[in-house]
Amino acid sequence: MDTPEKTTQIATPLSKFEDSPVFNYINNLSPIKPVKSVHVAQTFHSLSFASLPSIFTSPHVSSHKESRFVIRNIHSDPAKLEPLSNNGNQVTNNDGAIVDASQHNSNSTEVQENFNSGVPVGDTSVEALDEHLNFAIELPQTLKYDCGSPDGDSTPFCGNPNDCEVSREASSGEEVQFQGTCQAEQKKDATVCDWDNLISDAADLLIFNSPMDTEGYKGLVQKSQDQSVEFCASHGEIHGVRMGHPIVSYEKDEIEGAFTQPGETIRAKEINQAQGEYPANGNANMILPGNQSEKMDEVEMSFPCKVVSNLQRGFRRRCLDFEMIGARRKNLGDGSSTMSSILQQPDENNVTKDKKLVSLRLGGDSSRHILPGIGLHLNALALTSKDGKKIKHETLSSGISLSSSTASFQSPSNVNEITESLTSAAAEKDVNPIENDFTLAEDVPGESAYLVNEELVQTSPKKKRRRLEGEPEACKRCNCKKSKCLKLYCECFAAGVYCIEPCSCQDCYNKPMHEDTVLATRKQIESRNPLAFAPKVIRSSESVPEAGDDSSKTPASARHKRGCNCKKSNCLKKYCECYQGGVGCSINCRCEGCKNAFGRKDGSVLMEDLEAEDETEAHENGEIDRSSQKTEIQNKEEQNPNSTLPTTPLGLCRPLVHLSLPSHIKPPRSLLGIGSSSGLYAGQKYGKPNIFRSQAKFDKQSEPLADDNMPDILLQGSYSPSTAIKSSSPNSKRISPPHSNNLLGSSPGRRSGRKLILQSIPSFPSLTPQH
DNA sequence: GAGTTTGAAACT
DNA sequence: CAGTTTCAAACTC
Repeated sequence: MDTPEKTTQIATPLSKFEDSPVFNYINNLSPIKPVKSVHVAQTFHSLSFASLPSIFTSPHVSSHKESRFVIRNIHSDPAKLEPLSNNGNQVTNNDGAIVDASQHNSNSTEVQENFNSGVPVGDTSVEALDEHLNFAIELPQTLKYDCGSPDGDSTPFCGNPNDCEVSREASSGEEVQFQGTCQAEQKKDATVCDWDNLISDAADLLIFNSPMDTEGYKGLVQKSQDQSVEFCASHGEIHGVRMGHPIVSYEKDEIEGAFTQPGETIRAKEINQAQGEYPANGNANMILPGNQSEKMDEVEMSFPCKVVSNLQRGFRRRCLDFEMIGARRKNLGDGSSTMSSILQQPDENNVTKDKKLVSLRLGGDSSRHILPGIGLHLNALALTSKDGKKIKHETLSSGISLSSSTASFQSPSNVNEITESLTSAAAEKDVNPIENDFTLAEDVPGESAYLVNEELVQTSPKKKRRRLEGEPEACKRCNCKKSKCLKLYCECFAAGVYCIEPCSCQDCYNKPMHEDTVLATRKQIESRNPLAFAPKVIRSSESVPEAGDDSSKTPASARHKRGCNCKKSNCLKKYCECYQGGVGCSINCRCEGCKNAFGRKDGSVLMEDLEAEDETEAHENGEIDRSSQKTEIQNKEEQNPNSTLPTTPLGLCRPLVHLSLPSHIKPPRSLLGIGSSSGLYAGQKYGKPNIFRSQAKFDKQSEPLADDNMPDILLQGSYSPSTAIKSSSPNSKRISPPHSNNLLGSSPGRRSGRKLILQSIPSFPSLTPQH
């Protein structure tokens, strides 16, 4: 139902990307074609809590960074490929890589290889059933993703011994990546890494819901989403898979080339074989050309699905279908997803499917329903939280709750471990909106995952808003009284999710019961504004450039879609959508007296307190002292001991939000966990990437801005896409806005900003090949 | 919890 | 497209 809308929404963003050379490049690379896109889409939705908005925007996400994802997708594709295989030639045409995978195992598409590379060779995966193989593959990737500390054991994730092995190996692979040496063989290390990875992954998941994320940090996000989906499909087994997804995506993003090693190729082949075995999946193959990342997810998902019973498959497909629809549409239009395709109205069939999906899902939970399109995530999450395990099975299709789902599937012990790992990861990494969730999980070790989700969902009305602030969007609850929750005033509706019990809305029509009405209303709104349901905060192409660097991080440029129009809040309160989204104001903003801590309209970032005061004056006078803004931020950051990342609000890194935001100022929802805004995610995303990648890589242009602490953050921010964006870092603003020039002149950041943009695009393509 | 403020969304 | 109204979140008390 919604899916069509999503597609449209997504499409628009995608179109941009599509136009970009990078996008084209990715498309070419990815074997996955739009065919299965649906599955993927769902996964994304389900996974991303915050992402909901992102979901809408997802198209953006997919855009650049997708290349890596694409790889993954390829990887996954094989599993799903059946359909692809069927399509065979067509696929190849669109995506050479994919085709290879499906048709030519030996060839094991290049892309796939890349995916697999991360994994220590299909070792375990190969041994395992084809399905297992698929999972194994994914797992390794996931592990790779976060090379972080190997605290956790991969085992918990693994539903099957085989999987566990795989995950371990995969973890090793991750370590390798981080270390720079690809020694997949180190299983022990891998285990450690696995935990870290898991954690990171979890964090990522939490953080990145939006498709957008997938690109940059997308990997993370996608992983999360994918994971959720996977879990839904398969229970215990899936765990490993999920983790794998995130990792995989990560690898793609950051490591991409690194892992493409012989082993990888093998896996790809294996995968292909497996696919052949599981032709039933066929449908799963849907991969949106536009969203390669999604494709990746789908593919991965498909694997689990295969493993799972046919019924499960059905669920997955349904889930996927939502997004898939968009993909299909894209496919229909062209092999490549284009705006037009997205914009195209959803096929009735698709729509019906979506509806069906919804209804099915709903059957599981009466309370929450996910709108077909965008909002699936939230609802799904909610469902999972409440119903807990039950929901999982039923809602699995939705793939909603990441943690929860995982927990349910996994053994209790595993769950705890996972949750812990996640939490730890979140803490370490920066924080994503998700962190909150993780923390909750920590509180309840046993059922952490469920609890976490539940908490988010179930919070009392009072908590609602607070949660919203700190919590992921999934927690959203509206309080509409006159809009019937059928207007964008309604956060739930705007997020593409049905209202749920916690909502205090009156005369609410945003419920499954009124699905038709909801859909019709959405269409109307979209007709007026195709991007109405798109994420308000979108990553700019800027992130792309970074991708070239290979750091997933890049980000940078998250911006509010339309910009704010603040008059009195100085963009320092949540009234400001930019601030709420954790992104700096941009040229598009028409705000007055902008003091957005994440980045002023002028482009100035926080310089320093000293200047800030003066700036405030100056700002009032002239409006802008970029430096002054920066100073504010910095001050805040400084205040936070933790704030290693003082600068960026988004927090590039962990401390992100909190740190970035002034003590007195609460971090915007998005920052906290909402992932809805892509920007936030980006920031979070970056966080990991940042960590991984040496900030130093990039020029320290930003340094001047940062003080002692700031420099790090700034550096990260400037370098990392996310940071750059949120963090007021000069770079981000500089880049995007024309004002940047001034800034540039003043601060070193400008280079980074511009470079990022320019580099990103070109680099992107290069990256895949390079690694 | 009630009331106010704010700015986006919707309307004209 | 601009101005106004409506709306609900964010905020304050």
